[in-house]
Amino acid sequence: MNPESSAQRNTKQRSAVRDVLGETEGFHSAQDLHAMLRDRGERVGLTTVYRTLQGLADTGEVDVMRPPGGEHLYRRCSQGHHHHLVCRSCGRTVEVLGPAVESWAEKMAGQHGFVDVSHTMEIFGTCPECAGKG
Amino acid sequence: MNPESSAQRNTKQRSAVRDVLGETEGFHSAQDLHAMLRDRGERVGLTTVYRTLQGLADTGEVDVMRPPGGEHLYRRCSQGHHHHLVCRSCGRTVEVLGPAVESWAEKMAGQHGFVDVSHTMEIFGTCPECAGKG
DNA sequence: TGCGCTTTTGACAATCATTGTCATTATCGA
DNA sequence: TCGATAATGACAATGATTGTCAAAAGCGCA
Repeated sequence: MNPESSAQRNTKQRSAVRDVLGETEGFHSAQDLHAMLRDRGERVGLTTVYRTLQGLADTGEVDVMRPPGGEHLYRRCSQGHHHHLVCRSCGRTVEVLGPAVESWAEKMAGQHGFVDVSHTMEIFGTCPECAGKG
Repeated sequence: MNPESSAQRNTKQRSAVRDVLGETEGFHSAQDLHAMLRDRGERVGLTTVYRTLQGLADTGEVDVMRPPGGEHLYRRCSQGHHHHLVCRSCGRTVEVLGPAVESWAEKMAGQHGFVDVSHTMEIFGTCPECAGKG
């Protein structure tokens, strides 16, 4: 009932999830992370992993990407708003900033009277490595 | 085996799906479209609707959007590349062109040596109507 | 126009990520 | 330390999408 309290408790499971995210590169699915945790000997339920990730996504601590493939992918990213350039072959990811895009989106929305604006954007391509091997 | 032949046959089911898409506004899920078709008296299987939509999406005849909600949404749009400004309350959609965004995405990808680049972008907000009612 | 090869269809089952449930457990403030 | 309450986790449920495969069209060709 008290929307301000947001009584987030510090549990070892939550820390565990945060840790794995901090120590891995690139995007991983919830199921991936769950497997990694089990490999580490951490005993965390899959349901908890999902909920923890949702929570972290809500607070902006992790980024979520929903690629055409299907599963949601999570990654610990720099805090500010940014976008991702993803290699569709090897999955390598580069964070890119696009102030121009941000303001463009805002302007477009504004022109049509839309408020409370957010946007999503992903760029897909083939990275130099993979293109070379191709 | 022959990638050029693309022997697309003209079936009444395919036309039916195309027709509904042509006569409705906004985005609709595959299940929506399936229901509409049944209401019209067209007898089209759900599986077929899915496959037809995929085909149309491949040829660029329809646009696909994958909102956080879950279902894929399909819409008959103008042919060229464009993006969507979607009201998250009523679903109203505005097509927006963003040459700046296109070139920005290309440039970013180029800077990192990525090739064969594509991107996705959606803008979400609350439209004037819904904001007024709020 | 009729024939046959091939694609397409469609009912149904299967898949699979994600969410709901709820009794048990752990956390945090007093 | 204690008690209220949020968090956990095993499991079931959900629900969209995809796979399957026999039956039914389309299309090219004679």
